Amino acid sequence: MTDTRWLDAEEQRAWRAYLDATRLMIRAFDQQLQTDAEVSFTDYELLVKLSEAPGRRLRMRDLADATMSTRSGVTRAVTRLEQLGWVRRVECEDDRRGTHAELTPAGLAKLAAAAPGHVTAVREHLFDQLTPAQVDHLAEAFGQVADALQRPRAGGAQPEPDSRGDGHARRISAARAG
Amino acid sequence: MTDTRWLDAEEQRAWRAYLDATRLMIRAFDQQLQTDAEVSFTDYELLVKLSEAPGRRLRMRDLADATMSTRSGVTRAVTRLEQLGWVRRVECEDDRRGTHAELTPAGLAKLAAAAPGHVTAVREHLFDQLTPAQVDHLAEAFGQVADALQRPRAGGAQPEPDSRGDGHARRISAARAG
DNA sequence: TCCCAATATTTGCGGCGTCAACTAAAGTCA
DNA sequence: TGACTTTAGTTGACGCCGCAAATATTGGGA
Repeated sequence: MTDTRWLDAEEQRAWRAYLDATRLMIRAFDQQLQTDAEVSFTDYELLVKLSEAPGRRLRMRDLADATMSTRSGVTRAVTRLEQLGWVRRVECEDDRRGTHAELTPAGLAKLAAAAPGHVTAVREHLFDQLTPAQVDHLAEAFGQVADALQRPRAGGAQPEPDSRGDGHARRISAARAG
Repeated sequence: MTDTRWLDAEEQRAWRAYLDATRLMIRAFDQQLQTDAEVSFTDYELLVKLSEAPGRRLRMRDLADATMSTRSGVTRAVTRLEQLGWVRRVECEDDRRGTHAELTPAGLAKLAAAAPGHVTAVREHLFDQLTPAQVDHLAEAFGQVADALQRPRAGGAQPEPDSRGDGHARRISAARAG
């Protein structure tokens, strides 16, 4: 183990600004959605992902990948949303282990009702503060960061033997493009 | 209410990349700290803020402001850390309502032990993915976003009369500079 | 000094998230 | 086909968080 490379002044500044802004934004969006539409930010995003999927349905695992969440997190979220009538579970035809989460008409209506206020808040707190060039920079930078985190790290520490070979990364990329 | 200004393609790209990267990073940092040092990310940051404060102590409210958290959140966090022996509560001399949270030597030691691994992870997942120019852009952009969120919005909706006049904004700025 | 609005902190309640363990169903291979 | 591994989804235990209400002080007039 070599000596730690500490953050320099500019990195510190970036890191703290990022963390501060993120906490403030997430809380602001959560509150806005909660008070104006009675949905949590997490649930809202889950509804968005379903609304964009073909047939407005997604397998639980794909929903987890699409929302950058965990399987258990999605299980609980879908249970919540199912009880609210905004999502329903549909068994897989070809794989008896699988379950689809499908957006109901009520769920779509809820999403349509919540979207304008949410987008307005995102614009107000984030995009109205940035120039178009800054938006480009942001997309580029975080695209790189997200990709690196989804890819089994190259010269990394000491994880499994090597690659995983299955369709995991491919599935995630497909979801992120959607 | 005017029509909603939806996000254009580039804004969508930026927004999703940001959210995805953020979720993945936060989870990665939480796991790293938890497994390597048995501290949560939140608690780690709280310890950092205390370590940087004069006398290694901060009033609860200032700790809340510094961590972009809520008062109740800080109360619970400090209770946790107090039980672990890393922080202790000290009553205010001049204001009997007030309580200081003070980092103990054990807390400082824990922080020193956890820091290298954490900084290494932050570097790996974030800064190693970015050019110095991107780091500058990021600091600038999120600095603007965080400032806007901390400032009572100018032409905003219908909040309190106008300014608040007290030392709130000043206190936050001081903390963010530290 | 007495009354009342503001501030500091805590706590009851409930939402939401993760990990690890568990069940069920595929897939693999001899 | 039978044994073993992998994958999908769920759940139990537990931790963290925030709001709103409660408690204790403070500060500012009347």
